[in-house]
Amino acid sequence: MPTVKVTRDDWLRGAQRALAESGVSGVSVEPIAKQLGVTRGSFYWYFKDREALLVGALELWESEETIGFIEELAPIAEPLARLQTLFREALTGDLIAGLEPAIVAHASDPVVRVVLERVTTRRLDYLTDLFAQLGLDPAAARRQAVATYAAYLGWIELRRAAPDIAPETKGSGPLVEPALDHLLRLLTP
Amino acid sequence: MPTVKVTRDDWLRGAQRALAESGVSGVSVEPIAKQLGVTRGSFYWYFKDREALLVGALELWESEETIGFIEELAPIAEPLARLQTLFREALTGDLIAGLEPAIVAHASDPVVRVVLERVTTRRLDYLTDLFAQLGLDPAAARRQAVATYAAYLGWIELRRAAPDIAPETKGSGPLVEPALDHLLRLLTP
DNA sequence: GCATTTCCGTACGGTACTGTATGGGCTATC
DNA sequence: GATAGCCCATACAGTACCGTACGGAAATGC
Repeated sequence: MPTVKVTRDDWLRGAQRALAESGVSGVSVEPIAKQLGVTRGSFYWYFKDREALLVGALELWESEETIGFIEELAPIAEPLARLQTLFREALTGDLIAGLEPAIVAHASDPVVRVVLERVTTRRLDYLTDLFAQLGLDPAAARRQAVATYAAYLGWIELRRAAPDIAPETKGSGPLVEPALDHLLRLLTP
Repeated sequence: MPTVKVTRDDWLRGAQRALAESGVSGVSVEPIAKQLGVTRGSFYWYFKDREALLVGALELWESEETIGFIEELAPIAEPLARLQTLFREALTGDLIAGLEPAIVAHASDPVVRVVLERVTTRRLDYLTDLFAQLGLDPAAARRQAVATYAAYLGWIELRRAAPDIAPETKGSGPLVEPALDHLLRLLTP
């Protein structure tokens, strides 16, 4: 029996799962330990306390989110194509189904707030810049970015909260393509 | 000292506040009792257990949401005007700042799910009907409704999660009017 | 003005989680 | 094959919440 070791990353992934399913207060050590098949002795070896786990999980999400978000699009030259693939990737990806809605919902938590504001700022700036490259003046580009980002947020919320009610948002269903086309036509100037 | 009594409705409002701030697991009896200035003895007079409080708070939200949502718009004859005032009301209203995002975020909770699916179904149906009245064929109306509702959801999420990052979503700020106009132009066919 | 209903305080046992202290098994290394 | 460092189990307070049982004050009906 190899008795595979539990790593620090395992704890962070477990915390993200718990965060996606049960929110901030669901990130508790004992249940995650049980799910990982160890006791809390392992946890307190890697982390100082429960808050350190939450911060680690959020910052892991932040880094992966921004790295996979922006750097993957760099090779695409055309701004319009960049916007379209950006949206397709963002709206059909897996994103640990529900992590982001859970984070947004707990914006009142001081730990969550600081990470979420960094991510939101970065994304809105990126979108604003993109729409400016498409010819919109700065104010219009900014408003377009806000509207577009709102549509993105709501889309993944809808997909998580009621996939059966709005099957158009399901990542793999047959309805998703025309619905995505429709949304993209609304959002591209 | 009149020592005002605590009503069942007070408990439901307190539960909604707690739900908006801390999610489902934040709806706990003892803290709400402290905030109301009574002990848990009052609670167990009105409610069977904690879950009954959660269900009551959700159903109160559902009824107020649908009543104030649809019936207020009935007197407006023009579909386009109905859509526009609907959106302005929904996006600038107070909505117990954050109740809805919190509910959406906890869609995995079985108690939340049933209420949320009812509300989502009703709203999407209403929007689909509205766009059909504006001349769109059934499939296009449905897609337009999904896109529009996603924009609504994301807008209020954004407004709650990062009002300082996206001041365009603040209900009273000077930036909200042009941003809303922009969004409405994108979403009206 | 008495009895009844309404509403709330108090006290109890139980559960689930937190953080700490401590010790011991495993693995690598030489 | 002894040693050092890594990883985890166990045991022990301490906290916060739940649900129940019971009792009493305060309003209300007649």
